Amino acid sequence: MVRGKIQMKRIENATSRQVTFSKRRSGLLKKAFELSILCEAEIAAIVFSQKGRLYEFSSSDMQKLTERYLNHAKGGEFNNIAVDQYMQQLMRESVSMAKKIELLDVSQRKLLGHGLSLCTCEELEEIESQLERSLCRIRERKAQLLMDQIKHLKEKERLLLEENASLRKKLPVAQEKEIVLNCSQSSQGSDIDVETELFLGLPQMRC
Amino acid sequence: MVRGKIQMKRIENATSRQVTFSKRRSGLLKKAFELSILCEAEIAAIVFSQKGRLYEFSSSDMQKLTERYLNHAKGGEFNNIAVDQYMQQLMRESVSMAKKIELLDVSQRKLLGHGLSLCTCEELEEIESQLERSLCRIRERKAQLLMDQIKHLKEKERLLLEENASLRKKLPVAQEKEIVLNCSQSSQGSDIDVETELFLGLPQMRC
DNA sequence: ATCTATTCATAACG
DNA sequence: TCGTTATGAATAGAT
Repeated sequence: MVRGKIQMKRIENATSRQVTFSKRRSGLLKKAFELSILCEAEIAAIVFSQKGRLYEFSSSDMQKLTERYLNHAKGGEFNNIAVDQYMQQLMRESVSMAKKIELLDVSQRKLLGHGLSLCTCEELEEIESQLERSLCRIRERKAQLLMDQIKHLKEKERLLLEENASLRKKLPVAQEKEIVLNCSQSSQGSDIDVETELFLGLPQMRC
Repeated sequence: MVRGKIQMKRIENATSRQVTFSKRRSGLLKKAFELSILCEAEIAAIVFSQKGRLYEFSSSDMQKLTERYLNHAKGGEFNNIAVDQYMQQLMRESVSMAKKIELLDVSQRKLLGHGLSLCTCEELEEIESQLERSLCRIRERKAQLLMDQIKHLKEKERLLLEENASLRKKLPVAQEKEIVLNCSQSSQGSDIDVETELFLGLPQMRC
């Protein structure tokens, strides 16, 4: 097959399919336009690309044309029905969401300890135990976070100590004594906080 | 103008307009068909002749296609502007309610102690103190309810005692002694539980 | 996007 | 409506 003729089946190559789509689409819409002019026909052409983009031509109002088509093809006015159904759907969803919000709001208020005046004693007990369970979870999680933090800090400490040790080894012997002294001084401010000072007075006053 | 090219305007000669309509119409529908096959596009073409006859092509269900078209084009033009605005209003409300539900859901989950893994330590503290406040309120309310119940029972008791007293007065003197005995026996099971028995052993074991 | 070689569509006519 | 044919239009493939 030389340049020109192609088989009438889906073009497999995505790029050439896209190119062909673009060319033939404009050709189609142009033909539709020409036909509507030359022969005074009413024409609608609707094209959705694979990706869902819309291209259209209509010789007059598209709505009117599709309505006319549907009237011609069937008995009734499908458009209005479709819009109506869509709207009713929206309204149903609206109502159900409003209900859901109401429920969530009430239960939220109860969990926050408001609006309890209508609760029975049993309900109160139920909420109480739920809150206790929640507190447990919260505290567990908090403890977990703190433990993680501690673990992280300890790891950091270990690394720093190792680094210090290796640095100290690399130093000339002459300076070693001085450095060791500095090191032990600086460690007083760190989280290895050992009591090393003498202090007179009440413990609270010390800081 | 030799054979071929024509001006792009209404063909005045009715016969040749009819001929051209017939030819070009089939050409248009064919092109629509080819485009739908080659590029997997969804295409609808509707042609009304001057005399009102309908010719059409659609790559799939025409109703679905026109519906899709109407949904797609809903950015602008519904016949009924009021309906359109109302629908848009509904949709806005829908979106905002959905957001509200989302927020409530998240906060609810946190209050129930779920989905905590994304909370910072500060957030956890915040929730914890909120839960503690809630528990306080719940317990206050529970205490209140219990107190009310107790008050109510005491009142009932008082009324019954009064009634008993007045009934006793109305009785003939002959039966009085017996009745008084019955009365004092039955009162042993009531909530005025006075120590009247001798008991040997540890207090806890008594019941 | 722009350029051709080809195929396709169709105007005019029978 | 159908067939034929000369011609212009559309477009596949390449750049």
